[in-house]
Order: sequence, then C-alpha cells, then structure tokens
Amino acid sequence: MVTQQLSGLPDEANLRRADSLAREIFSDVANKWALLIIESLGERTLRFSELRTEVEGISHKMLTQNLRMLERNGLVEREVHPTVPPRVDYTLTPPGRALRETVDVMCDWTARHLAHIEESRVRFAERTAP
Amino acid sequence: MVTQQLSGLPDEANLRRADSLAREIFSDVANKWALLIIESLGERTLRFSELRTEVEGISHKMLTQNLRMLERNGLVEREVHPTVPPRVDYTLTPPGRALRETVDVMCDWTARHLAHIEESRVRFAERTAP
DNA sequence: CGGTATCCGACACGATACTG
DNA sequence: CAGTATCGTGTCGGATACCG
Repeated sequence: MVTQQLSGLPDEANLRRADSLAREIFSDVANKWALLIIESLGERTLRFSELRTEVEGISHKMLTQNLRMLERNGLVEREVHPTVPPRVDYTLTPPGRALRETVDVMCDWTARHLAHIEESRVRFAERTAP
Repeated sequence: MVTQQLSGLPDEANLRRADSLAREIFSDVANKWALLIIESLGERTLRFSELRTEVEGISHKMLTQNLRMLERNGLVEREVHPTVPPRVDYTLTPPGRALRETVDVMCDWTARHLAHIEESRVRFAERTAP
C-alpha cells in the first residue's frame, strides 16, 4: 500500500509507522459489515434500531461492535439523547462520507458486473467438476 | 444494495435473486486479502510465489483460497505453464481491473485521512478511558 | 513450485440474559 | 431502546506434511 509522507523529511521509521497504520485502517474498513453500514447510513441520520433493520442480516452484537470501530476511527458520529427510552443517532462524518463515495463505486461495480460474474461461476463449475 | 434489473420485465423473484447474488459477491470481494491481492496484481502478471511475497503477511493457504475465489468470479485469470518446476501466472481480467480502480480510490482515501483517523483514535481513547 | 489435505488453536459471531 | 457481558460453536486461518 502506498502512503505518501507529507510532513518534513521522510524519515524511514515514520514511513513504516504510517504504512502499518494504513494496513490497520484498511483491515478495519475492508470488511463486509463496516462497508454495508456506511453504505446504509449514506447522507441520513439513523438510530441504532433503524440501522439494525436497514443493514439486513446483521446481529445486534456485530452492529455495536462495528459502530464502535467506525466511531473510533472518526467515520461516524454517535449522538446520545438522554431521554427515556434512550435514543442514539448515528451519522457519517465528512471522512466517512468520503469513504462512502468509494463504497458507492464498489456497489456500482458489483451491479455492473453481476451478469459477467454469474456466467464466470458457471464456467468455473463446469471446468472444475465436469 | 441497489441492483438494477436490465433484462425484460423486472420480475420480483429475479430482483430478489439478483440482490442476494450481489450480497454474495460483495461479501467475497469486501475482504482484506482479496482487495490486497487485487491491488498488488495491478496491471502486472505475477506468479504465485511472487504474489506470496508481494502481499505481505498472507499465508500460502489464504493466497490459494482467495485466488480460487477470484478466479471463480472471473476477476483473475490463472495460466498454468506445464513446465517443471510448474509455473502459474495470475493476471487481472478486465472486470478485475475495473474493480482495482475502486480499490485504488479506497487506498487513496486511506492515505488522505491517515492523520485525521490517528487523531480520532487518540481522542476516542481519552474520551472512553480517562 | 504450486496445490491439496489435515490438524488445531483462536476468535468471529449469534443467542441469551441482564442493566440503565 | 441501546449497550454490555457471557457462553457456546462454527469458521477462519496458520502450521505442517505430502503430491504433481
């Protein structure tokens, strides 16, 4: 992964640190649930329970876990309303929205190549288990 | 996930099928190793062993597993040279290269927001465990 | 060299139950 | 309603060994 050094002299230790950080972030972000959450949120503000139904198939636990991770990385903002019953809103931050655009591109890619991929799978199956 | 129906009347069963397929593909593709492999391949043709060292940290097993998956979905082409010792070349197909461009965008995103994220993490840590 | 198979530990994930 | 904790299991993923 290419991480440009922007500040001062590109000290080698700094480069290595930035790279391992990049890898870490990439691992956080490049996972199914995180991307689906980001995509579901979009420009909207959703509560926990809304996200729960929006991102279908996700469990209570995975949702909280991923939301924490996204909050930690500054991609979503978590707003707690001290009401009863409690209400917690989630919104993408600017960096989160920027990431979302790349996820959108990935979704477009999926839609555009759906047919080709399905076909490839059939040919692969024929090729391997005739 | 939005999957447009392109052929004929958008029969509801077809829509559901396309959507579940899209989810499946998305799950295949939205994972750390797959994306790192695609990114490493780029425009080049690499042998198995070259990929092994290029995608650092990946195990023999994960590499074969993911390469099979990518081949099955028609994203990489696998070319076996019947020599001894054997030699197997991997190259991105056109759809694979298209996907790679979106991965590039994601890498750019990572590089661009590195500092902001690192900072977010510190603030998160202070906020939660003071 | 590249691929497959086997074993085994780690942990991802779901289900459940309990708090504020 | 949102979050945390606990427990059980299935899957992931590494290490190793063996074939073509």
